[in-house]
Amino acid sequence: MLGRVKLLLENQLCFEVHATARALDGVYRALLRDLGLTYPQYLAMMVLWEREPVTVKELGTALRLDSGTLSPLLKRMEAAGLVRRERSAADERSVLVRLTPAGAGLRSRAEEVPEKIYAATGLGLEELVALKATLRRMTASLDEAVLA
Amino acid sequence: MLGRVKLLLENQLCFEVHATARALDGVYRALLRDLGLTYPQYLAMMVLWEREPVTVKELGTALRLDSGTLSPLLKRMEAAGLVRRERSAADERSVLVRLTPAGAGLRSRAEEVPEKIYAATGLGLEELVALKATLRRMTASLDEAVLA
DNA sequence: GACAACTAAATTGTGCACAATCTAGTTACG
DNA sequence: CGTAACTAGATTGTGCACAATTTAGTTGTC
Repeated sequence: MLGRVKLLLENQLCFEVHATARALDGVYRALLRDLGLTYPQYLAMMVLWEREPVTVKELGTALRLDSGTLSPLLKRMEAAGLVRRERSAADERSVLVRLTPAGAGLRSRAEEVPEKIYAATGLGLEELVALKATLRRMTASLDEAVLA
Repeated sequence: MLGRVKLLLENQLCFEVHATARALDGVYRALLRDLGLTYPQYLAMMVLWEREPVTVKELGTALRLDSGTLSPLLKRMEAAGLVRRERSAADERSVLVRLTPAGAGLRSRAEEVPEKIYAATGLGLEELVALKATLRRMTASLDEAVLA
């Protein structure tokens, strides 16, 4: 029956999403090793290379991560000399994250990463656009479902 | 230029894949709480409900996880009374994982999960099929890339 | 039969990810 | 004002995920 077909497909999809996420992680891991960055750290750096300073809250919104993940992550990045953190003078609850010169300098070395990732996916531009759109729609739907 | 367009799209895709994976995780987390299972544990149970016993190695192949992840995961599941583990008599290097009656009994309660997930994705059947195919192709390409 | 090469799990150490809780600072309302 | 409600981060505890190493068992070759 149709029901059973649906369920099998759903299961395979979920395996597939996780397999893809881990495969992507593996490629990033290999590419970022030389830079001394993990994939989540690289994502954080991409936000910082774009605009700076950002609060932990803003970073969390951009990356969909909470302080329980970001606090230790940023501490490791601070220990590595990539960023520094300071309380906002305007609102002492907030912590502003800034790049150090070393962190800013890493940008040029990281510039080749996206193209390599793009090549590794083996997808064409239109496929990438379509995939992104589908995932975005699905994510929005999943977010809605988890609230209800 | 085209190059820059590619890079932006690649970046957005990577954020998107991670956002999707976490959103999916969130829905599973909510659905599986009553069953006392995490999402990875649920995936392991799905394999076991299908065929049993399986070795840790076979489970790792099916789930794309290594013993460093599976050993503690299976210990927690054993502590929860869902599975038991025993050395294979035929090959003493292997550990066979079997369901306990409690673990087997959980299946009926878990049967409604896939349909709820399917509904939560908000995707139609054809979309799901297409998405799965794209992800599978991309994952294979990524796996290939990480070796080179 | 002995020894090298291989395989399966487990272990150790590092780094996410999130729930729950805590502290400190801010805002709103009476 | 002054206190209640809210917000930002940090902390604690649990559970993946993987690299690297270790231990135990198996297989292949001479």
